[in-house]
Amino acid sequence: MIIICQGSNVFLSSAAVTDLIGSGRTARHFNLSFEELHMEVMHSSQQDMNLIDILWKQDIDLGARREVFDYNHRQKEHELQRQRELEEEKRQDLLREQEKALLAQLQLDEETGEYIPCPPTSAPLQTAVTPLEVTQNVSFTEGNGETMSFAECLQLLAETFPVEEAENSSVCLDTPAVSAPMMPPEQPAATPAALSPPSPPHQQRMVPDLEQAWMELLSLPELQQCLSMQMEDTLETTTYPLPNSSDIQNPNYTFYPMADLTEGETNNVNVCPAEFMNTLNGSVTSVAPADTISQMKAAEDPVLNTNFSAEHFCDIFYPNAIVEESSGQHGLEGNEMKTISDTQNKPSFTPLDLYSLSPGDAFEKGKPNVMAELPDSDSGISSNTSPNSSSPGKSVYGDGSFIYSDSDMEEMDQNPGSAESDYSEMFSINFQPDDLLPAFSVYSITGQSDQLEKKPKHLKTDPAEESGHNNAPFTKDKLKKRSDVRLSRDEQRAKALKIPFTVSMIINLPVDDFNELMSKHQLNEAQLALVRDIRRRGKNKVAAQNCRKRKMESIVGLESDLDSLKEEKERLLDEKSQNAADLKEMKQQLNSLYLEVFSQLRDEKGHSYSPSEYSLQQSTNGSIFLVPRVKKTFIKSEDKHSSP
DNA sequence: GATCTTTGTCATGGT
DNA sequence: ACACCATGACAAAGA
Repeated sequence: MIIICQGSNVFLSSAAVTDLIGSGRTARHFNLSFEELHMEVMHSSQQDMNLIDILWKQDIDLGARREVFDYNHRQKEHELQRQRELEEEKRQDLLREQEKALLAQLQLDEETGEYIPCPPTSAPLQTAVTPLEVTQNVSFTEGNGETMSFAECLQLLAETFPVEEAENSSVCLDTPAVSAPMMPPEQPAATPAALSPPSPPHQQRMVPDLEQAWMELLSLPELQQCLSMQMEDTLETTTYPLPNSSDIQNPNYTFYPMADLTEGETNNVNVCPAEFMNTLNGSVTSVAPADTISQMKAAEDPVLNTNFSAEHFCDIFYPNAIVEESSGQHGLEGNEMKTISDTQNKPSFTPLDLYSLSPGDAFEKGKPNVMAELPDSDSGISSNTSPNSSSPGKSVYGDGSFIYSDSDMEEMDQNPGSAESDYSEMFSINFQPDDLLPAFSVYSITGQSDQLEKKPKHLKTDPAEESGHNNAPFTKDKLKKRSDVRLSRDEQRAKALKIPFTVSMIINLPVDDFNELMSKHQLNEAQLALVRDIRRRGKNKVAAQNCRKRKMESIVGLESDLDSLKEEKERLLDEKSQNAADLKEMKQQLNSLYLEVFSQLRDEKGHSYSPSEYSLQQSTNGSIFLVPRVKKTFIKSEDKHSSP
């Protein structure tokens, strides 16, 4: 109930009236005439309107769009959304039909219960497709006909393959030459699955087959090439090409494994296979026994050192899976977090490895030494010297020995021809700051789930986009440009001061982990100040976004309240007019009844009483008296004269 | 060029 | 005391 007090006046708001009505009482119970009630309702509505209008204006000042409050606008949006849902449904129906068609080409193996290809499978194209179809024999029959997410398919693949392998199913990928090199890098050199008892057998059998099926599934030439190269690597060295200690100690060595991704397909070789393997491991992990996982972690398997990147890679190809896992594996997150922080100080995983996940580093492979000091030089379009690197004034940022003030950055920002614009554009295309988060999401973070869920949609980078020549996607990202610029500023600052963590980490790590991270690295004053600034800004940015969101929701809520109040008012007005009509009718009936009673009254002589001279009055005990009107008016007039 | 919108940031107060 | 959050106010950039 809302009661608005103004001076000595007390107004019941419409809601208050609603409460009164809702409680079964009417205005008559409160000695309120309808007119009075109406006036108050009108008045209070006006009050509400004024208040809401003030709020409205405030929020319009703050950027709230008027159409947000427009009911018609929202209705249109709702219809659009429904249309989209219909389209999605149609699409899924189509997919289901395709699945049925696929199944029709398969034959049910009565022994294994698996679907195997029909006998005439001579066409090479068919054989290439067969493993995929076979591996999905379960997944296509499950899920109630719903199309399954890629992560679910993978999980089913993982669950399906060990059985097939154990039974020597004819449909399994019968390429030992493939299986051996496909072994995860953490396994002993060239150890066939049957010869490596210490490793989890589940994983050993599954991964190679999964991998190939996955390769078929994706049919990505890059991935295939990537895999084949890894096979060669593994056959030759039988070790995963992790950076060795000499590489790390080499100042020219770049700790940016992902950097190769942007430099052409062939460069994927250095990174893709291992992470691909880990990607598969990641999917296996989701179905592997928990103790297996813990054993893997406890053994400090080399793969742990690459899990970080691997998950990132996994995230690229399994955005949904990561989202699901991130929501469903909180128990693991803590372990991961500790694992990461533990591994940070290990020789094979220097702090710079973490930093390597920062977007700018993807372009720094060519000049690893210089880049850390030239935050703007990674254009992503050309490998030539960046505009910034040609600017002597900018190179001083790499000093790392002075305080990097905001004004410095503003100076940089205000130079339209400077590298900042290139930098921001580059970020729009390749350096989505959100791209950092998937990698980060592996070992964090609670409380930022909404942010994390938004990430995967930015992960699919068009090859044309990556080339930096496509303008269309860039225009799509224009809205994000500013945030990119801002993040890139922080990235630049962090880079300039050689801060060994990503901005995402700085912002999103829980305070304990953040402090632990800080304590593990010897940061100077400037670095500490910058890190805390970045964290404060990042958190405040999110807070501001939440605040605005809440404000909008509150405005929308108030608007709906207003709508319902208006409806209530309409209803009350209708009820009021109805009651007035009823009252009028009752009065007429009462009058006619009164006259009828009067007409039947007779005095001692049998004469009727005149209604103008007499009236009927009821006493408190229920008896009725016939009172002469003259006397009554006389008394009343006497009262009137005496009362003042 | 004026105006509006969006977004990031700072200051401040509350928890 | 400190970290975090919420929010008003302001500024910058884009539409």
